[in-house]
Amino acid sequence: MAASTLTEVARLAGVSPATASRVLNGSARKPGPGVSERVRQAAETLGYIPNAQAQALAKSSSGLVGLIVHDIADPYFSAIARGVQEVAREQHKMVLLATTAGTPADEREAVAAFAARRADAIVIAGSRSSRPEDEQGNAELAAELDRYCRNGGHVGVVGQAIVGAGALDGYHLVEVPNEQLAAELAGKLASSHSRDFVIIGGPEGLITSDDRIRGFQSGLAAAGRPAAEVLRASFNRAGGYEAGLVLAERIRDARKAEPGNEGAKPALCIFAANDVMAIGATAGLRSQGFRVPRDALMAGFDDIETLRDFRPGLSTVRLPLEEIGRLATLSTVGPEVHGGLDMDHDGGAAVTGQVTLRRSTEWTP
Amino acid sequence: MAASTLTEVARLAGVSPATASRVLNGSARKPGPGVSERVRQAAETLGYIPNAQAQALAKSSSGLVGLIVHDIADPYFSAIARGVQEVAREQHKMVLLATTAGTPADEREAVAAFAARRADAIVIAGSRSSRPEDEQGNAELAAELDRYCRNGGHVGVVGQAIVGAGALDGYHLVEVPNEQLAAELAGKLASSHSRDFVIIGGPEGLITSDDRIRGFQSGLAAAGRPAAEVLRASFNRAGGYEAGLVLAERIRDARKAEPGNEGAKPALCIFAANDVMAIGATAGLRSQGFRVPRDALMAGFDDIETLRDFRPGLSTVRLPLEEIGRLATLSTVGPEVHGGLDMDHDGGAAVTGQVTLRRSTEWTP
DNA sequence: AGGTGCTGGGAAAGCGCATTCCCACTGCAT
DNA sequence: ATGCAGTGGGAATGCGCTTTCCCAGCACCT
Repeated sequence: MAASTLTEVARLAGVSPATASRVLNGSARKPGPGVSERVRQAAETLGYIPNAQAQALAKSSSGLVGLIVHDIADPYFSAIARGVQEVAREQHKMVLLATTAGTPADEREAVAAFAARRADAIVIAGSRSSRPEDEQGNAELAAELDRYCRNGGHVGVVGQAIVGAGALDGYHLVEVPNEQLAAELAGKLASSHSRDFVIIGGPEGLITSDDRIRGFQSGLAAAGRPAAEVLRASFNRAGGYEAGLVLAERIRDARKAEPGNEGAKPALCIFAANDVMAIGATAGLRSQGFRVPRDALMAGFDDIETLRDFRPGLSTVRLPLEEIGRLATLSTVGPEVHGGLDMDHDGGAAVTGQVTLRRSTEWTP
Repeated sequence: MAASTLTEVARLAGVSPATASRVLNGSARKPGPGVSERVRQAAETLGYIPNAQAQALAKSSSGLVGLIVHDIADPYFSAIARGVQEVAREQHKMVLLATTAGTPADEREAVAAFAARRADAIVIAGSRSSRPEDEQGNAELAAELDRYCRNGGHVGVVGQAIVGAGALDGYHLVEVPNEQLAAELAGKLASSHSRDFVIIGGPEGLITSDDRIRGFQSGLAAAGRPAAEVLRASFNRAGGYEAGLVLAERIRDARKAEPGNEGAKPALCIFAANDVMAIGATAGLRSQGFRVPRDALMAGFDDIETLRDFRPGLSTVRLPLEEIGRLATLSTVGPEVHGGLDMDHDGGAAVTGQVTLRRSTEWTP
């Protein structure tokens, strides 16, 4: 990694390093045109590339933004990542990626690594957990983040506030009305169907999942429906698949108990707490010979890009994922830059979603 | 970004900065247990986080690996990114992300940015272009990469060598037998179908696309079939969709010309140069009322994870994308680390794919 | 006892750059 | 002619850390 240095350029141009620095890396003071030209020429012939590390060290700002996701190959996260990347690019920053599978310990580590690199901002995209066994990990994560903020860092959080984090400025929240939207979805489904509802959720304590479940339940209640049973599984396709198998079993049993009912309306309307789980559940049902919406209705959440080509069209709640990534990143760069954005006083922002009904919840006899 | 420094820790522990450095950041020399404990204690109470920038500056190795993709939200790239991320993590490095939409100018810029950050390695995942209008851009990209390599950097390239790059060591290629696999796919399809073949390719000059097209054609030739017509579109879902519309028109015309033929076998077997194009093409056909495989057969390439839940099951060539990302990254970290891997003398590697036939190319009357 | 080889620790020199301070020089008013 | 602000450039310092070099102390040998 031995590239030519500013000093070498300066020497070749016959000027001092200070002058070379001034002309090459935008300073307030502009040296005279003759000198500038010589320096630029020298830099060109030497193939000079400024050492960003040294620059960062000297002016203590790294031009880095850290992004924490559970899994970069998950469409939900990669959509957000795209948004983050876009803004970073606009701001002439680079994004530093960390994937953590959602474990607080890994996230703490990632934050520490970002802090070590003196990242200007950190965006946390994954859902936080409030499980008791994660309490310790969460506390440590929160402490690490607090420290990072106290040292002047900015963190953009997607969805919900960090559990246990102090009320520092430095935290910027992009609010996602998960609960409200889930309630709305439940309301719409309840108004057009008289089925039993079942919810496939992530592990208990995963906040995004819990919010959506709570919202869905309250939506059902508002429609005068009994609370839905909640199946727990991991918050990804595999979890959905397993839950799908369980539900397939259940449908089979119901059919057996009522043999005359084969052609009847599907008995179940399933709400999965995110789209990839819904997709997994659909696959699980399918593996047992059951189809959506023929044998069960299905709805998800997020409207990931994958859904565009998923059959049957999956009812879901559309979230502007890319925009969420953009906003989370923008919120960290200081209020001066985001003109006319929907930012609240904290420099946080809120997005809105949209219930989107498709064929997976339509039953035509 | 003012965190506590090594010097402060050292002072608190009553030792010299040198000693503090030795105990906190793994050095060859291990200070005595008493001193170590004091230093560690001091670091703990101060919440010391080493400044990675300064470390990088001092030992000129940044612990960064740069990753260049066209679009992080594309399943192909995000799968590779996952592999890169995994290895980076194992090696205690961090991933620096850049998305470029495939334009050589952007990629040059990304390489320069990585070089500025003194990234230990750069992984280029996107396909290179050999179009005449990109020639200038490619040359500049190659120059930038050459310079990076000459300065001691390592670059891992997925798929095909960089056009115009020097024969420096520092380049490590993960070979993907696109051509051969496409030929194999063509052979299998030709042996079971007597349809006309059509190819949906990316823009002319996109090397991955061209390789696959060439391979498919030669596979057809080997099976005694005439060369397939090639439709050009952008190398993503949108491109596939457009091509799908064009082909729908064509099918419609053919049907009109031969009215009695409605229930006949589909006239076309379509090979799209990657899965997302195939998905797009399927959607395009569908929008015009045509189904796969009823009205046209369809095959893709890559076997992206999305296909798992795509109906009809898409015939494709399975590529170990995550592994490709892993290998590309591993190949850059020096031969000592990868024990027992399939590496060639250059520290490059080769992967193999597998033709995977699914329902999209089955026609049952 | 005097020398030898080791050990654990500190002092100091950078790594490449930004930036503050300082100096020489200019053009102008006094 | 003398003083002044203003300008274009250089010297020097420091960002936080690693690492080489050096030194004091010790156990060991002849």
